[in-house]
Amino acid sequence: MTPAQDNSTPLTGAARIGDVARAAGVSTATVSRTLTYPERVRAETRQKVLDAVRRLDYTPNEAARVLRAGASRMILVQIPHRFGGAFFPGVLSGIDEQLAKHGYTMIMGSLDDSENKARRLIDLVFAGQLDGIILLTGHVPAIGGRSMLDAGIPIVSICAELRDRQSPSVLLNDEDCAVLQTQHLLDLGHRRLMYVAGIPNNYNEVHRYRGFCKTLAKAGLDPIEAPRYEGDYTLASGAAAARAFLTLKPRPTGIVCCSDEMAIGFIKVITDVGLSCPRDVSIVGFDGIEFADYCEPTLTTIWQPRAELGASGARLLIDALSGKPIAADTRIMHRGDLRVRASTSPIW
Amino acid sequence: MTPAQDNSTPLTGAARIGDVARAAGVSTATVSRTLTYPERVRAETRQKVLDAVRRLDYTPNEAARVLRAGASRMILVQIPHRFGGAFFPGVLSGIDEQLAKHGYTMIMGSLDDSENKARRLIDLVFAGQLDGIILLTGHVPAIGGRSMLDAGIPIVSICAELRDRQSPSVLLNDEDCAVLQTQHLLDLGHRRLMYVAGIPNNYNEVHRYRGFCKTLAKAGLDPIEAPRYEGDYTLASGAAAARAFLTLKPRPTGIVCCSDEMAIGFIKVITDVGLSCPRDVSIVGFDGIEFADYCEPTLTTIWQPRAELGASGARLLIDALSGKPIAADTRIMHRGDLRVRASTSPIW
DNA sequence: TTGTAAGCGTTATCAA
DNA sequence: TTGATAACGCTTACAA
Repeated sequence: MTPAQDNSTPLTGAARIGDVARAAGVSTATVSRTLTYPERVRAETRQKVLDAVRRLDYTPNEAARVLRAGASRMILVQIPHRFGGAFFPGVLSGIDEQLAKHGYTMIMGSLDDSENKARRLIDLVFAGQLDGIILLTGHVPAIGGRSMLDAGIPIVSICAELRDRQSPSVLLNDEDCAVLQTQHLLDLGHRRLMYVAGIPNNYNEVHRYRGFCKTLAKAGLDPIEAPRYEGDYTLASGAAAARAFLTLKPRPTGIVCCSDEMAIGFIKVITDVGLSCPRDVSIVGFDGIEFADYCEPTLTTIWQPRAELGASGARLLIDALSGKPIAADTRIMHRGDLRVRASTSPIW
Repeated sequence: MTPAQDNSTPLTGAARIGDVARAAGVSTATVSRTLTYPERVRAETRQKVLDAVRRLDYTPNEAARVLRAGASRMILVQIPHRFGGAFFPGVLSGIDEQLAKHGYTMIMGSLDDSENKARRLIDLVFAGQLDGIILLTGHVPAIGGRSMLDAGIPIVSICAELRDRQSPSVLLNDEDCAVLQTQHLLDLGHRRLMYVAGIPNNYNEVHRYRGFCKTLAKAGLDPIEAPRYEGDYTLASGAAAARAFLTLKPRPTGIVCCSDEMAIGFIKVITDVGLSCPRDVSIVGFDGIEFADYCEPTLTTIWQPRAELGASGARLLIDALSGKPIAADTRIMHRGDLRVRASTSPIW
């Protein structure tokens, strides 16, 4: 008998539970118990097992565990294309941190919108390989009539609401935030406002536009007369909005944007043609991305608690997975703040 | 016998392979074959099976498949903290698109650096739940002496090289790119240059600084005399670099930055104190992020083929997983281009 | 071409 | 407290 008796490990690959059992002189059941419910095993036995585990560098096979336990501890996080943008990474960090803390792993969906990927993800969902879904978009993948929603696993939405169905959601008070944006410009004396929208029919979009219109109406202005440009949150669409703006007569003096990127793209274009922000045009962004503090001028914007939005969504899902009853109409609201910087000023 | 005979599906959850077999009047083996090797089954039988599959909405259980087949088709992509930045999402898109095309799913590591998460990921790797690893960072998670590198699954690095070990890598010609940056400033007549570094000892960093020094030396300038500020790629560290710059006498007139974010942060600070870019200082960035075209002034920078870098890395890994022999010293080089914009100009 | 049956590695039930 | 053993749902020799 050699001092170092590693011979119990088969040459082919990693140690299995049987190897550990043999090395520790116990049954596989005891090994499993030691690892899952240490308190149900006598301290002495436990020590033997743990020693063997360490000696053999044993890690339980996850597939077998999932198969037997019926839970994978994997969560799908479905994000829109806007991923490239500066907003979502913050939300994802919040989600990821919470999930990791509770032993879950995140799988990201929809970096692009390829059918391949959607199909694979739907398969994984129906294959029982995913325990839950977090949606950061109202658009839910469905192929051949099979929608992720029908897999019967818990779903939580963040910054979005499903169209046809209810699901617990974490939301920003978008409407109030748009009121803050709009009122800020009105307070500075602006009367001709323009609205640079995000993607139409988005949850965010609908609520923000409502806030914009409401605030104008309250000030005795007709929202219908306020020019509205349909952007898609990107720098490029903000630039396009600005080019549309330049053709308007008379030109608005205050711009409400649905993302910081659009605001920055907007500023770039008007600056290039010799206009000045905020001298000629005041602009309010939305999101509070880091660049907002580094562009010229710095951006007045609505700051969103990105990590918090993600974290509460993740916690909600984890609760649901732990069997806690979560009503489908649960709504957790977070608040955005107006942060006044240099891109807005009183009208001349 | 009712026309719609769904009774074969048990009340408890989803259909299993046995249900399909029963519904189609064949054995489970035939169902499995039909799904995996359709050509090995008689067309007529195949049709019966596929009909049953559709009728029962059957999706094979992934855990069972993984357990049996020994491959999960899941890939871990390990990214640095710099994730929040604008550079990585482009690389990730490239990776994700390729992986999806080949039926692989991406799991993202290290959004933050929590020990929880690292532990879970290392477990998954050793638990055989991950088929391969793509590293976008030289830093490989290891806890308690157990490193991901030792799990015996294929690893590919992108924009990085491992410290202690070789692995196939996809790289940018960083040194050449730094030469382009530096030479561009020299060509414009700048003689006092400053170098704003990324995180020290990074693969990128080492090569870029080498290119910087080499180019100065070739022009008869002493690299040692060029101020060097150690940043971390972020906007904030670019701003800090600028504050350091402001204390220098005489001040450099040309700045070589290792990221666009740092360049933009730098410009912000010097603009705020009344200096002008490029009139007083010329600045070259690195990465070619989208914001580089929207800041003021637009940024002269090195454009990196982000999606391509990701895609080749993914393809390399997929090849390795398909059993293709990939030498550990494989190096796939991509080229960055100098894109001249408005942040650099001839010295007065 | 199809069916039978033996695993894949774990966990949970039941008995000892 | 521990051990034997039957699942979990699928794939794949091997046999028919």
